[in-house]
Amino acid sequence: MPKQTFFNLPEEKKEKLIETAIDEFSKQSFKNASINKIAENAGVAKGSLYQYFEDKKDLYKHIFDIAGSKKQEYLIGWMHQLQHLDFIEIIRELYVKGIEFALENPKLAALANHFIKESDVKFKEEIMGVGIEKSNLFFEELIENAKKNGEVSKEIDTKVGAYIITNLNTSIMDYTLNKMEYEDILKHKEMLLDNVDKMLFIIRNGFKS
Amino acid sequence: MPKQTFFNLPEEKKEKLIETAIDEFSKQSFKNASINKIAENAGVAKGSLYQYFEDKKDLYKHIFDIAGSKKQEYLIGWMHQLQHLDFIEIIRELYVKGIEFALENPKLAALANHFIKESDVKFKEEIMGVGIEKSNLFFEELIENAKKNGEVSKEIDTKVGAYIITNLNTSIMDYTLNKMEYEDILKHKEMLLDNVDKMLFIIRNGFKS
Amino acid sequence: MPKQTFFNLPEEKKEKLIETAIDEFSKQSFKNASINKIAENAGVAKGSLYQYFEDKKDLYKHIFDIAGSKKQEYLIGWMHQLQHLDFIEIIRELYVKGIEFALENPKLAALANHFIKESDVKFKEEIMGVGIEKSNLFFEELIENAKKNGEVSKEIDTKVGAYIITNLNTSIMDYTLNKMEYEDILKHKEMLLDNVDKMLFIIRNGFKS
Amino acid sequence: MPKQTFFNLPEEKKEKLIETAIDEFSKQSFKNASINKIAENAGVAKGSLYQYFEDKKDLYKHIFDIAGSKKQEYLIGWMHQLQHLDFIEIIRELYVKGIEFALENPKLAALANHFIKESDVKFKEEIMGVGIEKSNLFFEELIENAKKNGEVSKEIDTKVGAYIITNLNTSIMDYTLNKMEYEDILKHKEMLLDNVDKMLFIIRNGFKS
DNA sequence: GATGAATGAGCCTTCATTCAT
DNA sequence: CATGAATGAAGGCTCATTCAT
Repeated sequence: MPKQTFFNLPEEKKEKLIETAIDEFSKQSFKNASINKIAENAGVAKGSLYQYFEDKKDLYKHIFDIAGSKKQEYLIGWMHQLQHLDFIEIIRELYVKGIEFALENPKLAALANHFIKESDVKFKEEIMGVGIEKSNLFFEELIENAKKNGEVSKEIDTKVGAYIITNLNTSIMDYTLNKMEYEDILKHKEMLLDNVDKMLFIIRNGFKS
Repeated sequence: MPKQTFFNLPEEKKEKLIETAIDEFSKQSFKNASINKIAENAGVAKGSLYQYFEDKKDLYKHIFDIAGSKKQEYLIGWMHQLQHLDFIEIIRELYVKGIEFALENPKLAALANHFIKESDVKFKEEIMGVGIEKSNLFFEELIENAKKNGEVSKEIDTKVGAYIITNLNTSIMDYTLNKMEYEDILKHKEMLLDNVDKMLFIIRNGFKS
Repeated sequence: MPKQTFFNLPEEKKEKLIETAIDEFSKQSFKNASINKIAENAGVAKGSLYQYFEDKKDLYKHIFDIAGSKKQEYLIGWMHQLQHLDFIEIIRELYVKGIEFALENPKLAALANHFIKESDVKFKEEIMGVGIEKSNLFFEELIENAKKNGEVSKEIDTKVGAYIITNLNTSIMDYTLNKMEYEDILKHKEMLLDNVDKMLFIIRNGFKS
Repeated sequence: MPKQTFFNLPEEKKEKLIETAIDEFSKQSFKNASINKIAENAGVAKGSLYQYFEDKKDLYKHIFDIAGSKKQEYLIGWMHQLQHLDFIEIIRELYVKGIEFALENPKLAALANHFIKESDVKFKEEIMGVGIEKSNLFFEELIENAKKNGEVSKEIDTKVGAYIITNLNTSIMDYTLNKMEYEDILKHKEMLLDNVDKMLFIIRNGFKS
C-alpha cells in the first residue's frame, strides 16, 4: 500500500507517476522493470519514489490494483445483465469484454498478462491477495448453475471445465496483445471476435449435455 | 549457432557446459539467467564462453534446440503408431507424453515453459526459427484428417481448433511443473492423467461431429 | 542543545520523541542510526525534527544527556552513604549499581555502550563536553582518599588505578548487555554479581597496601 | 576467502588493493567502510573487486586475516622465550609487544580495534572463526600454570582473571591508538611503557598469592 | 510552528561483454 | 585456443537535510 505521502501528491503528479509506472510494468516483467527508469521518465527523484512507496513491490502492487479496478469498473455495468444470458453467452461476453478492454487499455492488459506469466507463485499470491482463485470460482459456479439448468452436461468435471475456460481466456488476451501492433484496430477486432465465436462453437459442444 | 570451436570441445566438457546452461535457463527467464553463473558452475572461463558462442542469445538458442531435440527423440519412437489411433487418442497420447517428458526431464520442461512465457515476440521468433508454427501445423493437419474421417465436425474452424489444443497443452505443462515439488510423483502423475481425461472428455465433445 | 521550540512541545510529544530516539540510538551507532526512522516511529514530521534540533548530532547529544541524567538520578540517593563504605565497597556498589541500572534500563545502557565504542575522539568530546574526565576524576579522588586511609598502597599510581577501575567498569557493562538476551534475568544477575566479587577480590589485592 | 582471481593478480596490484582496504577499514567500522571508496582509491573498477572477493565481508575477512598474521608474525619470534619468564613478565611482554606493534602498524591495530568494538556477535564469530576464544584461553592457561608455580593465588578465579587481563590489554590498545597523533612517538612510547608498568604493579599484587 | 515533499549522493552488488596475454 | 582481468552501467534502496507552504 502506498504511503500517505503518495496520496497527498497533486493529482497531476500522481497520474504522471502512475502512467509511467504502468508503462514500465507493461513492457517488462516485475523483476526486469526498473525503478530507476520509472523515476527518470516520471521526472521524479529516485529517492522520492521511496517516499511514496515502501519498495518496488509496493509500487507494483498499487499499479496492479489500479489495473484490476479499471477492469472491474469496465465490467461492472454489465454484470447485472448476466441473469438474462445463458452459459455460453456469458462466457462470450466475458471474452469479448476482455478483448475490448485490452484494445482500449493495451498497457493495463499487457501488465496483467505479464503478471499471469510470473512463475514465482508466492509472489503472485502476495500481489493478488486472496483473490487469486476468484476467477476460477466464478467459472465453477457458472458451470454448476449451467449443470442444474441442463445447459451443461453433468458428466463434465467442474474444476477442469473452469480451468479450460480460464486458460482459453488468457490465451485470447495473449493473442490479442501480440497482434496489437496492427493499426487497423477495427478490422483486427472483427477478426478477434470472429475467432472467439469459432472457439465458443467448440466450447459449447464440449460442455453441452 | 555455436562456433566451430565449441564442437571441437571434448565431449565431456561440452556436456558439462550444456548441463549447466540447462540448469540456469530452467530456473530463470532468458534475461535473468546469468552467463557469469553458467561459466562459473561449468568451470569454464568466462571468455571461453564467448569463443564457443556469439553471445548469450546464441548459447540460449543452442540449449533450446537441444531441448527440442530431446523432446522429439522422446516422441519419435511413438510417432509411427499414430495411424492406429483416432483423433482424441492421438491428442491424449500427446498430452500424456508431454507430462511424462516433463516428469522425467523437469529442467528441459521448465526451460521450455520459460520460453513460452517470454513476451518479446521478435526474440521468440529469432530463437525458434521457422518451427514456431510447426506445432500448430501438426494439429491443423490432425484436425483436417479427422474431419475427413468424420471424427471431427466440419463446422469446426481448423486453425482455432488447433489453437485450443495447443494452448491447453501448454496449460497442462504449466500446471504439471508448478505441482512438481510434490515428492509423491506417482500419485501426482495419476492425478494429472485423471485431469487430462476429464479435459479430453470435453474436447472430444467439442470437436465431434 | 535543542532549540526552544522543542521545549515548548507538549510533554507527551516530547517524551514520545525521546523514547523513540533512545530506542534507535540504543540499537545503532551514531552514524548508522536513522533520523528518518526516528521521525517515522515517533510520528513526527521529518522537518519538525529539524525545528527542534539543529541536526542529528544535536538530537543525539540531548538523548545522551538524558541518559546521563537518568543514571545520575539513579545513583544520587545512594551517593550520600559513601562515607560509611570503604574503598572496595564503594567500587563494588558502583559496579553493582551499574549492572542493576543496565538491567532496569537496558536501552539507556546500550546507548551508553555504543557511545563508548565510538572511535571518533572529537565526536566524543563534542558530545560529552567537559564531563569526559569526570568519571576518572571521581575514581582518582577515591583512590587518593583511600591512600590517606591506608586502604590503598601509596605505591599505586592514582591515574592508572582510576583508569583500570573505569575500564573494568565498562567491560562489565559490555558483558552484561551481551548476555542480556537471557530471559532468566534473576539467575543472570546472580552470576554477574558473582563475577563482580571475583573481580573485586583481585582488585582489592591489587590496590591494598 | 578471496577468489583465485585475486591471488593471480600482479603482486603490486594486490598490495595496492590491500593497503587501500586496510586504510579504509582502519578508519571505519565494517558497516561504514565503503567498497566504493576502496575501489576508487585503489584505482580499480568497482566491478573488479567482486571478481576478487565474494563480497564486502569476504574482503574484510581477508584483510582481517592479514592483520592477524602480521601480528602473529610479530609475536612468533618471541613466543619461545616465554618459558624463561614469570607470570607478570609474560603479560608485560604481551602488552609491550602489543604497543610496539600498534606503533609500527597503526592501521592494522586500528582495524583490530574497530573489530573488537563491533557489537554484532554473529558477525564477529563469522570473521574470527573458532579463534574467538583463543586469546582468553591463552590467559587462562597462563593463570593456571602460575597458580601451580605459586606465582598466583589459588583463590583467584581463573576465568575472571583472564577476562581482566584481556580487557586491560584492549584498553591499552585503545589508549595507544587515540594518542597516536602525537608525533613525538619516542617520548610517547616511553610514557605508554611507564603506564604499563604502573598497571602491572597493580596486577601483580592483585594476583599474587 | 508544523509539515512532508524533494533531493542526489551514496550504499553493495550483478551484469554481459571485451581483449591482452 | 583458453584464459580471466577489466569494465562501467545498471540494479534497488537509504540517507540527512532543506525549504516552500
